[in-house]
Parts: sequence; structure tokens; C-alpha cells
Amino acid sequence: MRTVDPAKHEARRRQILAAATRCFARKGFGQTRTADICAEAGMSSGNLFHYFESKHAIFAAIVEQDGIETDALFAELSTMDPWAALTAFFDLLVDLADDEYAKLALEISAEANRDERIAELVTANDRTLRAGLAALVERATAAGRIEPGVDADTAATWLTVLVDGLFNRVAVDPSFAPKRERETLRQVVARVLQAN
Amino acid sequence: MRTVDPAKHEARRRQILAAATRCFARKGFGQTRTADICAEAGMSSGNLFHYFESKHAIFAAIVEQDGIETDALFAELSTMDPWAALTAFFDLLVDLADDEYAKLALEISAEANRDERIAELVTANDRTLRAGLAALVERATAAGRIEPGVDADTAATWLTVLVDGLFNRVAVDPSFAPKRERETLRQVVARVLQAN
Amino acid sequence: MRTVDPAKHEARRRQILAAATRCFARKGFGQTRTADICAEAGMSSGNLFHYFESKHAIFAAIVEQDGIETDALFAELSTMDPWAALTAFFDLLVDLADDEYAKLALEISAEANRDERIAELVTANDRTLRAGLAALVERATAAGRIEPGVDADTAATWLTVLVDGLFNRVAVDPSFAPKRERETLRQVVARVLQAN
Amino acid sequence: MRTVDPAKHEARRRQILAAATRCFARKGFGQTRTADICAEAGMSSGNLFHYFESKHAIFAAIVEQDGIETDALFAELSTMDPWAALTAFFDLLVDLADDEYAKLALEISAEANRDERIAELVTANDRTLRAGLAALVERATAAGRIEPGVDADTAATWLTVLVDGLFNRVAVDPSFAPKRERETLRQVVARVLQAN
DNA sequence: CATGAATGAGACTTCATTCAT
DNA sequence: CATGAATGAAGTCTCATTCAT
Repeated sequence: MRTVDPAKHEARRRQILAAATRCFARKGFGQTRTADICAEAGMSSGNLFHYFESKHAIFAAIVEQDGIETDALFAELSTMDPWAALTAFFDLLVDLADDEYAKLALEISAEANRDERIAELVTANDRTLRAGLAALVERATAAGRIEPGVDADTAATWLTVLVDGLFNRVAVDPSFAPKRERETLRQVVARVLQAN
Repeated sequence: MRTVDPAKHEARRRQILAAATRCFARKGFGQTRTADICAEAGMSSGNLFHYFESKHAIFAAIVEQDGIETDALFAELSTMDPWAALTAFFDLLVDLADDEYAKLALEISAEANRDERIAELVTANDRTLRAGLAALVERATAAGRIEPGVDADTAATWLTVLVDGLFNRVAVDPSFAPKRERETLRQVVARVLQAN
Repeated sequence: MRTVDPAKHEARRRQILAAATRCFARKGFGQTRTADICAEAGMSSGNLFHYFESKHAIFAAIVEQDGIETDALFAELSTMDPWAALTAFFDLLVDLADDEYAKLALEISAEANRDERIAELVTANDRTLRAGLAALVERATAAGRIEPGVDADTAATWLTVLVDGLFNRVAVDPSFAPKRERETLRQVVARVLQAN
Repeated sequence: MRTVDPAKHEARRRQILAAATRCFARKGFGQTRTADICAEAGMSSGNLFHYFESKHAIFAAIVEQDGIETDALFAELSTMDPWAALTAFFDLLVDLADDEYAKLALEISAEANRDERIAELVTANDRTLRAGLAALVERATAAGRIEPGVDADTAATWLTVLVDGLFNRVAVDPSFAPKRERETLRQVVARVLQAN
């Protein structure tokens, strides 16, 4: 009576998404062929299109997944002390900012230029991120831990400039090792927000 | 006779480069068709390839040109008071950071992932930029205008994080108006470098 | 499940090769469009390149096939009486030397001038042919059926001059009917080898 | 009053023809670009088309020139003792049969397959050659020097098989050195014609 | 005469997607 | 579900030829 299929189906989708993520990070959206994804996922092309209706849909699903994870992250951070949460956020960033993730982030930004649907998802993700950061900034300001000197939204925006810039740097400059820069990043954030 | 006229030849190349820059900024490298560039430059495809041997070569020439302009900029800035130069640099950035330039910058970073030759040019440009900023930071520190608290190279690297992040923001977030943020950026830079 | 069917794959390749052979014989390598081959094979261009990676590869496969057939032929001839085998060889040549085959042979020789890979295959085929003929000449000499007066390799080489020349004649001179010349060819061969 | 132009014009044409001959021999008709011929002739493309109306016309002129030289050769040979003339003819062949000439001959034959105008010229040249050889064979037979055993036209045809085959061999087999084979060729001819 | 910029048709090949098995 | 053969539109680039200077 119970069909096991839905679970298997979902597993297959995740498998494809994981494979595609690696491919897109390595070669970008345009340069990745569906055949590459098939090979990476160990699957025929006919089967791939059984699970996703197009290459764009795969990319969109990855961006969507990214948004879901951002949501989850801020749900968690919102329960913490605001300054500790901000520190934890940038710490996590350093941990995430390996070559693959950074290059993928770059690809996502670039692809948003060309594909309206991707642009919408990216904008939504971006709003989530800024809203989450703004909330933390507001609470930290109220708690007297920081004195950004500008409204919370503006401060959050400038924090995202650091986020974007960090990923860009990792993607572009192979000599830049984010983990070695962890302390400096903390200091930069502290200075920008005038933390006490 | 001797009707070669290298000036005309150079003018044509610049015309193509300008047209291609617009196209690449609008649609990215991969989505830009050589036919698009031809149309934008008002030129047949055969003639386009008379001046550049491939689409990649056109893109590479644009990146190269960008490096040349960066060189020229820092040559000029190096004659100025270091703090004034830093302020002028970020001011110029704000002026440059329109949609087209920002999107092109994104495309260049993304393309560097896929094309070794582009990656080399981008790395070279990046080195120029960081070296230029490091020199300014060093002189400003010596003059007592700033107290970065880290060595000049590290400080310069974090300034490039701001640069990259700024362009990314412009490209990704249509509600972000760099000219309105000019003052905030000055403040962020001042804080990061602990300017007096 | 396991629906791969290598036999069908091989059949398709042969179908393409047969179609391409007709095209190349008719118009030469350079003048044959891949679209011509597709049309002749009743197949889309996309599918054609599913079986061969380039037009050159198709041509190379034809030349390779020719070598395999030469091998098989001499494997058979080597079991026969040497003089009977030589006679049979030139008889077979006359049967093969129709317009299509002769023109294809010409195209293959010409293409070997331009494509290193083709040149290697042609050289290999040529060596097979000369070695096969030399073996027959040697055995026929030992059996006292012929007195070439030169060593077997030289004699074999001059027999290939006749082979090449015959094909060339068919290709170039529409009034030359090889089947009508069968007897003369036998006589020429007999005289060149001084058959008893 | 006297215009020097016609001579100069003719010299230019010869210069182009010589350059084109080298190019066609090296790369074949299809693979030779007009730009190659221009470079080899030290001339702009505009100028090239001032002297020949098309690439085909250049090739045709080369083939035509070949025919003129064949005519001249047989005009000379016809004044000699017929057997001496036949010997001289094949001797000359050996001298001519270097790589360039042989490959060009191959290209001419191949191109005749595709271009009706070339085919006509080749056929005409071929007729000249066979007629010239047939006349020599006839005279040599009448003089009792040879006993071909077939009519003069047939004998001439088989001599052209040797001619074509020889060129083919030179073009295809780099180890075949025609000058080393001079004596063997004489013997082959003598045997085919049953010379006394 | 000479130059080389300009044209544009068309070639080969790629690749996302569909479909028969 | 799974396979991989099949499709065909579209892209980059080539090259013989023309033309303005």
C-alpha cells in the first residue's frame, strides 16, 4: 500500500543537485553540460530529465536550497545573543568560504544577470540575508553592544558587502586563505559596527 | 600607397571593444553571441574576426584594458597625499559602479573560473590593485593618518574585499544606489583603517 | 534494462560509413558536407556526431576499414598457389576498380597529403599491401613460376605502381573500362614478372 | 608609346602561378587559402584577384600550363628515334617525380573529380599524353624495336598507367626514391613493350 | 597598380531535450 | 524507472571575393 517512491524520488533529486553543484562550481552554469551532470551523478540523461525538467530548473533548485539554508541559519541565530550571533555568522562564513562554495556563489550572481527566474530567487535570498542581519544589528544596537551610526538596514547592507566581497576574494585570489583571515574579519566587522 | 593607417585599425578595435563591453555587461560572456557584438558595432562578422581572432580574445582584450586603466589610475594616485588618494579612489569607485560596469566586473570574475588566460589577466589586475592600495596604506600609516593595525598588504586585501563587495552589491541588488551610499562608504573605509 | 545493444550501434556506424563512402567518392573529402552524409545516411546531424566525433574521424574509419579488408584479402591469398593468388589479386582489382572505388582511392591518397592521421593509416595500408605482394612474389619465384629479376620487395613495389596507376586511370579517364582491359592487365603483370 | 605593362602583367601572373603551385602541392586545392597564395607570392589579396578572377582560375591555369609543357615535350620527342624518345620520356619522368610535382599531380587528378572545367583540361592533357606515347609506340613498333602485342593506343594507355602509378607512389610512399628506381623502371617499360 | 578592410554565406559541431524501448 | 539514441536549432568562425582608397 505505502509507495516507497517519494523518498527514493527525493533522494535521487538530492543526488542530482549535489552532482550539479559540484559541476556548476567547477565550470559555471553555461559551461556545464547536462552530460557532465549525468556523469557526475552516475545517471543517464534521459533519467536526469525525469527528475528535473531542464538545466535551468536544476540551477534554480540549488539557489532555492541556498535560500532555505539561509532561512534556517537565521532562525537559529535569532535565538542567540545578537552580538554572539553576528560573530557566529561571520565565523560560519569563513568555514563555508572554500573554493567550491565561493565559485558557486559567483556563478549564481552572474547567472542572475541573465535569467529572470534566477534573479528573483537571488533577490529573495538576498532580502532574507539582509533582513536577518538587520534584525541582529538592531538587537545588538539596542543592547548597546554596537554603535553602527547608521540605521540597521544600511548597516546590514554593508555587512553583505563584506559577505559578497569575501566570497569574491576567495574565488578570484587563490592566495587568499579565509581561515587565516578569520581574526582580521572579526576585527573589520567590529570596526564597521563600532562594537564595544 | 602605404595606405595601412594603423590609427584607423586601432580605432576599429576600440569600437569593437566598446560594443562588446556593452554586450558582455548585458548578457554575460556565454550568452553574448558574436552576432550581437557585430550588430552593436555595426559590422559584419567577417570583419569582426579581422580584428580579433575569437570571442575569447575580445573578452581578454577588455580585461587587459581594465588592467591598463588601473595602472594609470594608481600612477596618478601615487603622486597625491595618501589619504586623499584613498578617498579619491573610493569616490571614483562609486562613480564607476553603475550597473553596466558592475555586471561586467561580475562576468569577468566568473569567466576567470573557466578560462585560464582570463584568470591570468584577472590575477595580474588584482595584484596591481592590491599593490597600489598597499602603497597608499603604507604611506598613510607612515604619515599618521590611519592606524590599520595590520600590515599594509592585509589592509589592502580587505579594502579589495570592499571593492569587490560593492560591485557585487550593485550587480545583485537593484535597490542599492551607490551614489547615495557614498558617505557611508567613506565612513566604512575610515573605520576599517581607523583614520584619524 | 541493459538496453545497450552494441550490435545496433555497430550497424549504425557501418550505415554511416557506407553513406560517407558514397559521398566522399562523389565529391571528395573537402567538398562533402556533413549535411550530405546525414542526408545520405538518413540521419540528423546530431545523431551523426553521436557515432563519430568529426568528419575526419569518419574518413579515417573508412581508410582503416580498407586496411582491414586488405589484411583479410591477403590472409586468404596466402593459402593459395602464389601465381594463382597474384592472378586472383589483379582480377579482383579489375572487379573493384569501378568509378566509385577508384575515385575514393584517389581522395584517400590526396587527403593523406594534408592529414597526418590519414597519412599514417595510408602508409600502414600500403605496407600491408606491399608486404602481401612481396610474399606472393617470393613464393612464386621460389616455385619457378616467375623470374622478376629484382628482389621481391622491389617487384612488389612495381606491382603497386600498377595498382595505383590502374585506379588513377579509372578515375581520370572515363573511356577506360577496366573490365575490357582485364586480359591486357594479366599480360602486363606476366611480362613485368616474367612469368613462364 | 610602348607600354611595358603586358610583360609586367605576364610576369606577375607567372609569379602567382609559381607561388600557387607550391601551395597547392603542399596543402591541396581545398586546403590552400587565397591568403596562403598571397603570402607566398608576397602580394595582397586585392592584387591577386586583379590577375586571376578566382582561385579556380589559378588552378586551371596551372593545369593548362602543364598541358602546354606536355605538348612541347612531345613536339621535341617526335623528332627523335622512337625508342630513344620513349626512354628519354621515362627518364624525364624520374627527374620530375619529386615530392612537390607528384603531390600536385595527385591534387590535379582529385580536383578533376569535382570541377568540370578542371576535368576537361585534365582530359585534354591526358589525351595529348596518350596520343604522344601512341605515336612513339607505333613508330618503335614499325621500326621493329618493340613488340607490344597490342595496338598502339592500348600500349600507350598502359604506359600512362605506369606514369600515374609512379607519381602516386612518390606521393604516397616517402621511402620510394624514384631516382634509385630509374633502372628498374627502364626494365619494366622494356618488358611491357617487349623491347628487343 | 596595389592595399587590406569589408562582406556574408555557409561550414562543422555542440548540446539541451525528447522519445522509443 | 532507466537507458542512450535521436533531434535540430543555433553558435562560432572561415574564406573567397569585392571595393573604397
